Amino acid sequence: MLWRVDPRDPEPLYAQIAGVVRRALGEGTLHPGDRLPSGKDLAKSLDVNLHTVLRAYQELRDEGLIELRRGRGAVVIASGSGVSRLGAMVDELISQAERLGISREELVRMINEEEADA
Amino acid sequence: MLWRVDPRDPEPLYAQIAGVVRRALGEGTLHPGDRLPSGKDLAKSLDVNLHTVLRAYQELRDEGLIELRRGRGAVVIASGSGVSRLGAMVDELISQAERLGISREELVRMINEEEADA
DNA sequence: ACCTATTTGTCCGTATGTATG
DNA sequence: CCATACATACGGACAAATAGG
Repeated sequence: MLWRVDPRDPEPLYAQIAGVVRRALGEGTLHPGDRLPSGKDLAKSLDVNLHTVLRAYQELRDEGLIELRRGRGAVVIASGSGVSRLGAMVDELISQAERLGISREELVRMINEEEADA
Repeated sequence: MLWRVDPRDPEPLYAQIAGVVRRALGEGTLHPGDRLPSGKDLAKSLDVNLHTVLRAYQELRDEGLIELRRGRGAVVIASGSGVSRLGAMVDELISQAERLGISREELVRMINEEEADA
């Protein structure tokens, strides 16, 4: 897997780990359906704690890049610029709007009123 | 503060904590500018670990409900900030969609077809 | 300018729970 | 039933930012 992280880098380790996975997705060395190493294995190979890896994985899951399930591991569900990521963003947007008491009609209006290059 | 969580509830403790804060915001017992108890204090009063409280706070921060800064604590964000954050999310979404060659009409359809609960 | 206390951020380790295969 | 793998929670340690004296 030859991934590396640097403990002296001011960027947090979990962010570095998420970064190398994102890069692998972008470069095409990871494809939809591929399984990422188990947290335990990757932690050992990077010489970091299991939690640090799992935190990185959860970040990637929140971004809609991987699916994370107990007993199964982490599976790539989209490329870095995929449509399912857009779906995740739509979900987040809707949740946020609901928290603010903003209806979908208003949300749609916001989108349509946004300038093309904005 | 009289907040309570239940360790036997299947809902994770950090989610319960985030929930009671959200409810306090919704009920108007917390207002923009108000400072939440420090993680240490709330952890003690709820009889949970400090990290559990901080995880709840970070979730609320990710939702745009509070601002979280070292040394200062957790402060309820002004409602206007929440809306402007929503605007930023809309911009991101539009950019991402354009990158994928997805039209705004299609974006709007995605939003309207999303399940109501999210 | 300095020092100290406070508070969140990260990381480690351990234990236990839960879903999957 | 058993092994694997993520999820949650606890605890401890140290770092970094902030606030106040």
